[in-house]
Amino acid sequence: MAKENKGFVTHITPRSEDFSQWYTDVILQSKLVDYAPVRGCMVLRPYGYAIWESIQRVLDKRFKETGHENVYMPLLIPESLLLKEAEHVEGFAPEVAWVTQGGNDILQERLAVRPTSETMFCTMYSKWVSSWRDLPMKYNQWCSVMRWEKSTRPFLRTSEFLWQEGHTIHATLDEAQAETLQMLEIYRELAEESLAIPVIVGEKTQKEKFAGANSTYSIEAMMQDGKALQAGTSHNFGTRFAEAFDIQYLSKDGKLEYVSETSWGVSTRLIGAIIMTHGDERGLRLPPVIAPIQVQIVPIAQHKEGVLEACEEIANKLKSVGIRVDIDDRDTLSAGFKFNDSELKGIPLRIEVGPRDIEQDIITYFRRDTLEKGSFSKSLLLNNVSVLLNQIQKELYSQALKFRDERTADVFNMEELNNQVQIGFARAMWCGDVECEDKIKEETGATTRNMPFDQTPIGETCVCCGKKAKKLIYFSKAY
RNA sequence: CGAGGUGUAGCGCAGUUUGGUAGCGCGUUUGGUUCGGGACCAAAAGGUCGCAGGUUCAAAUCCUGUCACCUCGACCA
Repeated sequence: MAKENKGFVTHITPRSEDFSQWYTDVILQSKLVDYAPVRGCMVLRPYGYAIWESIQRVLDKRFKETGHENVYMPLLIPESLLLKEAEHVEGFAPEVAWVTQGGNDILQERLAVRPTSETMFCTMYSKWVSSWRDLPMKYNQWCSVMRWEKSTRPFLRTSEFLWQEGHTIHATLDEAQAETLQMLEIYRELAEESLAIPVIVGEKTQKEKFAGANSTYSIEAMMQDGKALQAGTSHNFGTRFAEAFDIQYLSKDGKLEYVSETSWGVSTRLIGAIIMTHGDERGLRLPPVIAPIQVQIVPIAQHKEGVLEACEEIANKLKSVGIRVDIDDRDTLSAGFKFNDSELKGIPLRIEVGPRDIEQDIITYFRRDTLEKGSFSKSLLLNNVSVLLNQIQKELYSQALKFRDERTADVFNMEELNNQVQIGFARAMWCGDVECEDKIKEETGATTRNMPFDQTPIGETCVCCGKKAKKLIYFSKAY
């Protein structure tokens, strides 16, 4: 049942006029989040948190199917642990928040509010592993982390954010690499099949990789302003952390060996990706797989006899097959208001139930993805709603894919690259030197996204320096 | 952290130039009439004007300081 008061519903700034303002209008008015009294922090409201729960539901199932277990590590990390892996420290030190006092006493050693938990997992793994029989260990945790960012935006970059972080250790480098790619694939599947967001899957450059990783892989999505959003990452650490934290085991042939380690994570940033991929002038558009409410039933003239009862009957039928349905039975609100409200909230399918429908024994529906209204015989309810929800899921994906493809182009020189990254993604050949990466960033504002797994070359020479190219790579402006 | 902007009722704002009773719209509450694309009428509640100093008979308004937020740049899931 809808429980909210009316609240205010006002004008949403058009995307074309000011994309940033549109984003802010949508997230606040659809009641996903609100600003918190703490700098850079957001409050996830029930509707926003429900989307996160949907994402958790889908991912957690896949994690468990692939042999992972959930654990929980402490929020506070002693400074000495954080200092153990040099590159890792250097990467995270500037954005760590510190606890220096307990009660009235100054602490002997200050404690970091975790920015990520590699060091904590490593510390524990070093205690828990002694034999090859203990391996692999594949743990994940759902938690929040804190990074003291200079500038923040709800979902995209906040001081504290919710995420999952998987940390695994393996006997061999090959096993760790297989794990890294398997989790990346699960992220791709989540993005494309559940969130209806097409992603570029590939490897990050050395410059853009995670602090302390041997290699980092990512999924990259295009937002409606043509900028990229890194939507998930998976890292292979090789034995670097194992050496720093002394995580060793006795192998089958009795030798002391270092473990190979991975980590991988996605965050509530994914919700930002959903909004900026699918949203339109009326508000959110949520993919049915993760929409907290899949079908919104709006009673028309709900005071009239039989209307609410008819709504209940339809809702119960849909619930019986696991469809998430809600009846907006707030009285004193007009049907028109409720229509706009359900569209603002991005509910994929709306069913309008009024005296006419009841009399004619039909279901009148409205699709959020195409804004089409239609009707069918009530006897077809269960079948047709399922079909419609599937169609909406696919339609959102294909709209997003079409948009991305239209805004992606192959470029062969700096001028073309510069022009292309103003509107979207540029595919280019690259020599592999960080100097070219830096120069391109300097001159165009674009950074490398990733090197896709399909490395079919589109040319011979580096887009920047003209020397022999080594890699096909994506450039774009990024969040 | 550099540049610019904004803080007045739950939300959006006016009032500040020229100091003099705290305003408007939306929302909220109560009652009634409505109900197929953002309903209407009537009554009501709600504010130490971001915070701290100062000037003045008198400060939302002038001065000083400070905090927060927003936008744009440098760093990041």
